[in-house]
Amino acid sequence: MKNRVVISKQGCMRVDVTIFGSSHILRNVEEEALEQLKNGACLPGVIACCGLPDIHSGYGLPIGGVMVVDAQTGVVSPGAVGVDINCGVRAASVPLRYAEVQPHAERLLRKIAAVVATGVGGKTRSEIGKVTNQQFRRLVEGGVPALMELGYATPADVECTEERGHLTPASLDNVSRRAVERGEGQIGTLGSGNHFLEIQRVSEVYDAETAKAFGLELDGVSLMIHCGSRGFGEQICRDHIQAMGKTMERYGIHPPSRNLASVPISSPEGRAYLSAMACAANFAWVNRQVILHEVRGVFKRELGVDKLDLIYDVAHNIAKFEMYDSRKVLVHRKGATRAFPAGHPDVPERYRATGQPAIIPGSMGTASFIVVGTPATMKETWGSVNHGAGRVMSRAAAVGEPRKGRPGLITEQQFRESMRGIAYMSGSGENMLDEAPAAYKNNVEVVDSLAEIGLVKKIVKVLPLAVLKG
DNA sequence: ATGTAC
Repeated sequence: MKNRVVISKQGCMRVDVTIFGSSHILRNVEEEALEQLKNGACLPGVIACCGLPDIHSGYGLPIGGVMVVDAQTGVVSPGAVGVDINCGVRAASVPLRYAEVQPHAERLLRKIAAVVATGVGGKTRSEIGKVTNQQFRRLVEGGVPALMELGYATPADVECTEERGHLTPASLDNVSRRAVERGEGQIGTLGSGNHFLEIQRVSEVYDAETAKAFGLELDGVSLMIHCGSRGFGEQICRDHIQAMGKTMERYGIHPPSRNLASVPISSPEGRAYLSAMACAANFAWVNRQVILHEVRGVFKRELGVDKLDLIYDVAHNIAKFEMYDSRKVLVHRKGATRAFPAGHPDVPERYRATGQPAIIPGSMGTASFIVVGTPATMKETWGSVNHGAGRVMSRAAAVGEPRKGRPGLITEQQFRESMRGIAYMSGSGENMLDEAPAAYKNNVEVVDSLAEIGLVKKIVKVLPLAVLKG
């Protein structure tokens, strides 16, 4: 079969595993990522496990992995969601032409960096950072609708966010004090690693009608924000993996890797994780919404533009209950983006005829895509597409390990050349070599490997004008 | 991803 490989059941695997990608991508899949995917196929109640073309090794399940379990008989696994719960991307349209924004790219970038904190441990610069304990609880339990009451979101923002920016049942009672302490000052912060905020030029339109429905046209301008739940989500993930590690044997669950700690979905520990995960998911949606709110302020002050419409906000590290042929399942998406096609009842009204916009960012300096899923996407990948380009080398390999006298594979010069013509800034002051385009796969090849077999329909390609890195 | 090692 074109652009996919099937690994038949073996050992403890309960289902076959499929990995999607061009033959070039498939030839280069890391052994470790493959093992991790096969481990996912061993968990109780699993009914499908697949890898997307951005697959690379992660903690527990690989990044670019989808693990589907039966909602009645299956388990929930924090390692199959990821450390950064509801890491995700939102895209907005800017009502200006590329030529009108380009001369201001540097200045916009500086102004945005002044209001959006970046880097590990970054603390909020938004007024929202001063929320009381009670308001924090309301925000993480209520998500973007609760944030709307504070004036940081519009009804359209709510409508254009996956799950309307509000996952249930979210109770802070299932969240440790430590997680709250870490999260309190981090609403409206970008974080680090591959997180970014980017102003982009629409460089190619594949489907003008759908692009128009998304508020985009050739040589128009878009904005993308990629970040997650910061220390709050990380702490929640760790807390619950630890709790599950102690109790999963009681349920007779012995995952092939401790990093895939899991418990029955309906067990007290499973319900507690899903509730805490919902808090982290809501935190991340609120986080991205606050950042968009702050960026709207910058565009208003600097260019007199006050209408940056949210196109859509997708989660790419999350577990969700969904229906497939009247069967209720829990879909773990780790570095995988939901891409429900036209007609799906969970797609907001305004996108019911086009399909939900799915956002696939590239590495810094390279193309990102907005795509839609198809009926085949529902059947083959459980409504999922890749979440980005995917790494081709570890951060350590890119930067090198001076202590061991090992040089990095990416040079400063190579990095600068790959960023020519793009305004960029690192919030954390790092050299960003580990984020260089050459440390990632070619996003065009990655997306095309799904497009060629009808699992995505490309709508637009965008190129960076200005990038704020975490 | 991450107060970059509980």
